[in-house]
Amino acid sequence: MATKKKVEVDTSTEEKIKEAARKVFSQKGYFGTRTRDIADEAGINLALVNYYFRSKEKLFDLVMQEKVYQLFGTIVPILINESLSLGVKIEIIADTYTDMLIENPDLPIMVFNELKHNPHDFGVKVQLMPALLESSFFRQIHARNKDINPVQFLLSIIGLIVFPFITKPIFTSIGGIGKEEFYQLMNDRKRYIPIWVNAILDAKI
Amino acid sequence: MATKKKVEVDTSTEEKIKEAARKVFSQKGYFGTRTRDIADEAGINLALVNYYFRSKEKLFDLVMQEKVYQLFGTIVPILINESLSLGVKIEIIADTYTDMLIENPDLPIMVFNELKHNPHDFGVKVQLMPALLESSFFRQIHARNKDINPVQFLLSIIGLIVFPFITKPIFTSIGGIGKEEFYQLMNDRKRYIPIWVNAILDAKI
DNA sequence: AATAAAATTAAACAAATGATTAAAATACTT
DNA sequence: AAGTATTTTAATCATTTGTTTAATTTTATT
Repeated sequence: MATKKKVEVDTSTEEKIKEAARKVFSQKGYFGTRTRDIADEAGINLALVNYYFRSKEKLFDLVMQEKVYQLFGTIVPILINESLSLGVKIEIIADTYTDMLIENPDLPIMVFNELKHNPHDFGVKVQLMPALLESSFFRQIHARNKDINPVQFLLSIIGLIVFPFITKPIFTSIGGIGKEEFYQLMNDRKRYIPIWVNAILDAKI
Repeated sequence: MATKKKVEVDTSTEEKIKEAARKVFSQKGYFGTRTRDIADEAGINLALVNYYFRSKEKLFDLVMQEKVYQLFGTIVPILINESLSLGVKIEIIADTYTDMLIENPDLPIMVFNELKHNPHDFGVKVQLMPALLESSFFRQIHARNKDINPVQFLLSIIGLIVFPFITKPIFTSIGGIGKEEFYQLMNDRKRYIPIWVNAILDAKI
């Protein structure tokens, strides 16, 4: 227990570049980002980007892999959890996912946009769909309401949580609503979403 | 009535460039698009892009203005319509908006993404928010359920419709679901959404 | 048909950009 | 301390890219 804790932030050049890349790629996208932007943001020499990561594309793939995991890896484990009830899952997802998105508001746009342009699949293919289709989540939905397509329902709950963050630019930079106000709206939403989602689940089709 | 109909497609060079720009900018975004891509797609000489539109940016702004109008201009008139009931508005929006998105699946990602990066506001500012805040739609929601924040509700209904299209790349290129299957899902959704939205409206908070 | 205006083309330019190189500085090993 | 490997730097390269230019072709006007 006397061992030095590993909690110190990694200040290595490699990590500085990665951190800068996360920020700049998220803000400007792959094509909107110049390697010089990353170097400047990291406060290091331009050549070090290629020295540590070979190419802009390799670095991007690395960051993207992280982002994809951040966006999907958070919910999937909850959905496929065998011991949580459907109601609890909905509560947890609405709560933790909203919190994560408040911390990373431009994560969804970034991932969905780059996922569309880029030919790489960032490992989403193998993990995602098969795991979900046979998940307890899908079984729970079917048990609760046989008339609802689990895919449709999943789109709905995730959409209710994520979509507002995709529209954020409209609120903040364009609409008269500031950042604080927006995050307040999102915080309120955490409480409403489980109610709405349950209303959807119980709606007679 | 004998007058030649004005329905012929505009085959002018200017229009060919605009059409190509619509396509390429939508697919690859502003920074991912090279003027040469547009020229090639239009089948015209590179210099003509600048000849007709001065600069890549001017052309993009033009296209973007259209896209923004296509994305928002379709719903706003319905929402602020004074003679339609709330129920009818919901039906119409779910139906026509889904149809429009099936025709233009990558419109939402394109607009939200570029709206975030670009400093221009494409005229969204002036028209959108003020018109909505005092719209009959907001009044109708309040009349139906005093406990629901109209902004939250608007985010929900639009999110339920639009969000799936933002996730489309996951379904098609990554998930095992093909285009036909996806559009079938979206078509089904048109019927469900009014039901779900009404369930949300009637949910006790 | 002659002339002016508009449209189109091929070539080129300047700036930007991803990447590399070779030298210098720093850290590590023995 | 000497020698080796690693890291960092400044400069440079080769392409790419948005834009311009000047010449040519096409269209419109008189």
